[in-house]
Amino acid sequence: MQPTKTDRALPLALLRARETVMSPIRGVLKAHDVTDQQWRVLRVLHENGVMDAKELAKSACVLAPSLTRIIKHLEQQNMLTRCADGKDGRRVLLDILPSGAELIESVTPEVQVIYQSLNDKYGAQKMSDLLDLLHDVVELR
Amino acid sequence: MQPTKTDRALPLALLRARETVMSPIRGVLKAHDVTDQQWRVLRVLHENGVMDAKELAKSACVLAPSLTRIIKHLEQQNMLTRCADGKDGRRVLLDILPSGAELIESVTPEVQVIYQSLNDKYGAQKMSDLLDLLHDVVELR
DNA sequence: GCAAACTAATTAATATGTTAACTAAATTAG
DNA sequence: CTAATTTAGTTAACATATTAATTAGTTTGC
Repeated sequence: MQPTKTDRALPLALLRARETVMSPIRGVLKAHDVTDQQWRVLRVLHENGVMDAKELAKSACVLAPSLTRIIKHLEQQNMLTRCADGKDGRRVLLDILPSGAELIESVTPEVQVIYQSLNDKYGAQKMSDLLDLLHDVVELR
Repeated sequence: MQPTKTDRALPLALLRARETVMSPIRGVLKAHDVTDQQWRVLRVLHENGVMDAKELAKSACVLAPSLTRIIKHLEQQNMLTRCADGKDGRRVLLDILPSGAELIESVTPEVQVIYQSLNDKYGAQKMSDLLDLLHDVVELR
């Protein structure tokens, strides 16, 4: 049995597309000394407010062990707070701090320029269709 | 300026979709003691025949330093060969070996079952549309 | 021809991915 | 209520991602 041609294999296609999109964004994030995982964690926290570690890990698409390290790092930079849940001693509650919000405020305009350029070149309707199709993939989980 | 909502941000959407698709496949690869990066490298080599390291890295979506280590590992397992290009002493030419091809032969049927199930649940037409849209994203590069 | 600029690959250093093992807390079975 | 099970989070170990620096070979400019 022959494997699917690599350009029609979904995992690789997703990876190649992501690499294309992330490539210019990484430059912006690097200029602000933030990795893209840290950026995802902060954005999700900024959007949702207080979350426990498990929710955050799932939403930001990082694994628990990675999140532990990322939290430690962002905590040292006063980007977020970490405290035990009073009702469930196992859980850790996380919230973004002003420094974290400021980072998002300063990085967002630069990232939006890139998104906008991508949107213009690719087409707004196609982009919307693509996002819908990607959303449906996740729904299969 | 507010950042794009995380469920409409393309990089995260691509990541979440990829995570959904790869999750069951990782189990199969793990059972055969191969990481997904090693799997990508072998598949691309199997599909294209002899390639130099740069082409291979780009096609398999791995960075050059990672590829160096992956090659070292796969070479020790006699999955591929590595030899200097006679015309250009800097280049390294890579080719898959029978052991590597056999690995692909044995893993492919199991992976195809997962792909097929995904295709059935998701819809063949939608899958085709999605792959086309992803291909167009890469074309923007 | 030869030095400067460039290119391919590797090595190094730090951060994250991935799985497994472990700890502590909470839930459930009896 | 207590023991077994489950769950959240951390730690550990190895593999990979990412960027920078390095090495070796090639090409270009003069």
